[in-house]
This record gives sequence, structure tokens and C-alpha cells, in this order.
Amino acid sequence: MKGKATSFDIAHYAGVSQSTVSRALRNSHLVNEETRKRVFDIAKKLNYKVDKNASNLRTQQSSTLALLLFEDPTSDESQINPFFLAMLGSITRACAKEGYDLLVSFQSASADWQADYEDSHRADGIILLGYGDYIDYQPKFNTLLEQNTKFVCWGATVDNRPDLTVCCDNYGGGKLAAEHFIAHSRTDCAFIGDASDHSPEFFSRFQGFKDELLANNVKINERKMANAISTEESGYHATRSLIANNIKFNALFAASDLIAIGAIRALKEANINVPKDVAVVGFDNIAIASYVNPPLTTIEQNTTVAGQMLVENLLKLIRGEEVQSTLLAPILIPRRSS
Amino acid sequence: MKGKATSFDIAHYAGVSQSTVSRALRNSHLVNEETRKRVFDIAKKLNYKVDKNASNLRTQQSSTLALLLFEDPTSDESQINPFFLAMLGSITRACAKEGYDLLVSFQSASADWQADYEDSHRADGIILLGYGDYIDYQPKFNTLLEQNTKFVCWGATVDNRPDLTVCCDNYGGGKLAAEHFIAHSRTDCAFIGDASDHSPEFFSRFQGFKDELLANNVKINERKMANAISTEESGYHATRSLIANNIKFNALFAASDLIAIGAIRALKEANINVPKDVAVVGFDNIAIASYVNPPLTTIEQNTTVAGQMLVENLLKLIRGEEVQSTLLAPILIPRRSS
DNA sequence: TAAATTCATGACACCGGTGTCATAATGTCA
DNA sequence: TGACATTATGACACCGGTGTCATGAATTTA
Repeated sequence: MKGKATSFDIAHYAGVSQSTVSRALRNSHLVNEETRKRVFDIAKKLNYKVDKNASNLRTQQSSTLALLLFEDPTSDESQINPFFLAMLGSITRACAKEGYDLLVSFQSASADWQADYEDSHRADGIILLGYGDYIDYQPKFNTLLEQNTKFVCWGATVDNRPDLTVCCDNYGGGKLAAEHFIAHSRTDCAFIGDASDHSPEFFSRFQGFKDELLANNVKINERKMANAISTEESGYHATRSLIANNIKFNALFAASDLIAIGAIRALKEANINVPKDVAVVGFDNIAIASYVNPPLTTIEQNTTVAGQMLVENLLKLIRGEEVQSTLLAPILIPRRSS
Repeated sequence: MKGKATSFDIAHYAGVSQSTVSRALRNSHLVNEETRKRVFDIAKKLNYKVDKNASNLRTQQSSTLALLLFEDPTSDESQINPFFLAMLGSITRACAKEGYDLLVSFQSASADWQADYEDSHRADGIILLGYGDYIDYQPKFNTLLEQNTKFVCWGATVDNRPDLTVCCDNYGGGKLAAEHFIAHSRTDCAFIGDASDHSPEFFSRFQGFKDELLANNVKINERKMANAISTEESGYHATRSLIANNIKFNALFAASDLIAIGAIRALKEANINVPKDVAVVGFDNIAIASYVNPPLTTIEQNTTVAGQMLVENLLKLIRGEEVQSTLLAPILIPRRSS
């Protein structure tokens, strides 16, 4: 045998037509049991595998999903946000379970990514994953919708299409953090993240946090808030600036674990004890969170379930079934940092 | 327009043949500049994308690499080993840089994975990634070789084909750890990992460690060794069993960071101070390592370079170029655990 | 026993590109 | 000006499957 075996080779050896081979291999009931067995045996012997390109071309589908990972433009090449890495893992697993392959691709938010994968028939649908300034994406979402591209996204909401989003109940998560502080009588709260609506996820977390505090007659002082993106560095610097401005607080809610870890570093450097002087709560429950010193109290987003939901919903869209918006319940994981 | 635009549609609007459209879009010099421009404009307007399935089918290649991730069968669904997650990130980046897509797939070591992706023309080559009992894989490697499948692998060596492997100089890394202990006069050493040759990487690390100690007239006591696979749990239990058997040591080399982290937990529980009573050194330098308490001294494997090398070498193989075996130099990252 | 139904299979167009060969038009050189 | 090279394009087979329609044999029904 020179190249790879094709269905014609099998047909030749089995003494049947290529059509029959194709049918046999796909377990069509239209083929005689005996013939099927002969075809299978020969296929196995020749190490035959269906050519996906030919098959996909004909059927106009690919059994493949594409995952586009948007990174904070700031986070240079060094490290990928561990939360997304965890999501990637669970999405990969969920795809495998459904018999789909997963194409992974990093994207910068600005690039001309919309529908590339789906238009070129490399994937049946797209999963969008990333923090970041999703508002800029809306026009791209619209392009995707216009072209009838199947996609779901994590976190960001698509105008008029809540069903395309899977996300954690960030508002509820923020409330959990506030409840926790109040239960421990830590009412002089600081917040680090982005309280503007640039980053809708951080914004919701802050809103929930603020509202729950207000419900308990605690007001958060605007001076006790600092902006940060989701990196350890950013959290560190934001916290340092609060300290440098001599701003006092006994509780700190960080919009993500990485920010919280940076914050703890800054607090330690300033000889502020965590949790004695300041209780810290993060968000995400990344793997690192339980290993830092002190172990970080955080609001968990269940990445396993999240990945599954994204894949399941996307497959439903592809199959033309109805999908509902999915809000995942966050859980408070108390550890020693608070 | 009903469905997606094809090159025939463009040909129609541009008033040329479909052949010319195809040539124009691929920047063939055989096509007139003016015609090319017209074709490009129309393609843009129609939101045309080359159908990858058709193109791949004809050219018999896919511009895609497949990454097969083998997991320790023991590590249940919960978490993926962070070291491999980091590798996955760097491989994804390296692929993007080379204009290749990446298909990611989890595999159990036992499954019938060989060549699935390449045979079915979904990928031009395969990257194999995983710790684990690579010895069992040799027959599968042979199958791959026989079928002339292009692949590279991390860590494991393929008989007679050193060029297919990219790995860290595990032996040299083990020596670094030993040097470090000797420099700090910690010569009563324990080792946790797998000192048998089931896991060739762990084995090499241990060999380097042992040989360097011997070169300094230090002998490692067999009783001070315990087996573990690369999980925190496993490291924890292995260390506990040493402690339970009342075995004393003042230095501990763990074959991976996860093991080291588990070991530190066990030591702490037994009121053994790290690094005062026992100095601990790990291997990998995963992200968590710098956050644990105390921060973990470890032997770094540069995942960014590793990912790049894997991709570059695989592409060379695919292009039929010559490839040499690649040993990456490990670096000792001293932190407070030693 | 003729007609209808079921079963198993083959022939063939088709998916949407790419590569080869043929062809026409224009330019170049002896 | 005839021979030859160059440039731009079209026609067409082909990649390896899948889906439809036609066909013939075996079986059931009227």
C-alpha cells in the first residue's frame, strides 16, 4: 500500500461498491450484517480512518467546536490567567464527552476574529471566553448574529440574547462577600477591581457587594476603591496606592483571586496582618487560592459545570434547540484570609 | 444570498472563472493585479472565507496540529496538572505564531489513540504530552512510526528516535537539587517520587540527584525514599508514611512541585518546620510554587521554550527537515523552602 | 400468479476548493 | 515577419467521502 487506504481500497478487497463500504462503516441499516462485518474487518486491517475533510465537506459540518480565548491585552505572553486555564480544561473534557473536537485559539480583542472559524467550516460553533471590555465586542456579536453563526460566551451579555451567555451570578457572589464581612463585623470595606461598567463581571460583583452592604446600613466609601485588572501585579499596585494614601479599612473584597493575591502581598509588605487587621476575600477559587498564605477566602465559580454548560448550550444552538440563559450559583469558600 | 458564498459566487460577480478566483485569493503571481483587487473586494463584501474542508481535502493537509494530553489515570476529573496546563498555553501560542490551529484532546493512556487524528486528516501532526508510564507506549510509538505519522513527544523517549523527544534535562535538574542541598550542608536526604524506571522522567531526576550526592560522598538511604505520582495527595501520603515510620532527614527532594506541596503539608502537620528542620526542593516551577508557604524552591522547566520547541520540531518533521533531540536546561529557583 | 413491498446494492452527482493543461493575447528577438 | 517566450485566463479532472435514485432479487400480499 502506498498512501493511506481509502474506502475504494476497502471496496476492492471486500468485493463490494464504495457506496456500500461507506454505508457499512456508518452502520446504516441498509447493509447486510455479513457484508458489514467483512468491511469492518478489512478496514481494521488496512488501518483505515474516514477522511474527515471529505466527510465534513460533504456533510457541511465538522464535529468540532472552536474556543476563542481573549486575553487581557495587558497580560503579556508570560502567563495565562489560571481561571481560564481551568475553564479550558473543563471545556475540553465536555467536548470529548459529546464526541466533539476542540480547536483552541488565542485572540486579541481587537483582531478580526468574528466567525473566522465557522465561516471556514472548521468548527460548527464558537465558544468565547475572556474577561475584558466586552462592550467593544457588541458590534462583533451583531456580525455573528447576522451571519447566523452559532456561538455562546462566558460572562459577557449579548444584547437581546441572554440565552447565548453562560455566567456566574456575579451579583450574588458580591452579596456573598458582603454577607461574610458583615457576619464577621468587618464593615469598613475596601474594593479592588473595576467598579465602572467597563468590565461587566467586575461591575456586577461590585454592585452585589455594595447593595448587600447597604441593606445592612453600611456604605462603602468611594475613596476605598481602586481599579485593577485581573493580574496579581495590578492588584498589588492598586492596594499599594490605597495604603500610600493612608486609607484605612478592615476588610477587602477583590474582584478576582489574582487581584486578592496581589493585595495580600501589598498588605504584608506594609506590615498589615491578614486576616487580623484586614480580612480579604477574592473571587474565582483558582487552584492557587488554597495554597497562598494565608489561604484565601474566595467566591467559587464552578468551572467544571461552567464548561459543561457552555458546550451543552452551544450544541443545542447548533441543533436548533431552544436554550435558556444560564446563571451559575457561586459558593463562598471560607479560608483563613478572613 | 441564501447560504454561504463560494468561490463561484465571487467568480460570477467578478466576471472571471472560478479558477482565477482561487488563484487570486492565494496571491498567485499568475493573476493580473487589477483582477486580484476586484476579487478581493468582492470576497470581502460577500464575507467569503475559503472552505477549509474543501481546501484541506484537495491539498491533503490541514494546517492543524493535534495535542494529546495523557493524564495520570489517578488524577480524577477534578484538576488538570498545572504544569501541563502551562504547557498547553505555550503550545497554543506557538501554534498561533506559526499559523497552525491546535486541536486539543484528552486521552487515557490505554485508549486506542494512535494516529487517529493524523489518519483522519484532521491534523498534520501530533504532540504527545504527559507524565506516566511511557514504557507501555512504546508499541504505540512503533505503530505511529510504521504509519509514518509525524509526532513529537514531551519527556518520553522513543526507541532509536531521540529526535522525536523534547524534554528537560531531568538528570541535570536532579543534580542541581543535590548541589543545592550540599551547598547548604543538608546531606541527610529523602526523595519522594518514583525511583523505579516506570516513570522515566522521575527516574532521571532521581539518578541525577543520587549521582551528584555520591560525587560528594553522600549516600542516599533507600529507606528514605517513597513512591508518589504527581499529585499533591500522593506527595502528602508518601511523606506521612515516612514520618509514621519515624524516618529522619533534613532535606527532601520531590520529583514534582505538586508532590513537594503535599510533602510540606505533611511535614507541617507533624510539626516539622520547613525549611529549618527539613529543606524542600520541588521540580517544575508551576505557578503555585511561589505562593505556597513557605515559597517553594524548585527546578524550573521553561514551559514557554518547551512549547515552542515541540511545535517547531513537529513542523520540521512535517516539512521533512531534519530534527535534533532537544534537551532544555533546567534552572534552580531558590525560595524560602530550603 | 401478478402486484406490491422490502432488502441489499451499485451508479453517479455532489460538496468547494486546487493543480494541470490548453489557449489566447501580447511582447521580444533574430 | 515568423518563431518563441511571457502573461492571464478558462476548462476540467480530482481529492474522498455522502446522499439520492435506480435496479434486481427475495418476500409478502391480494
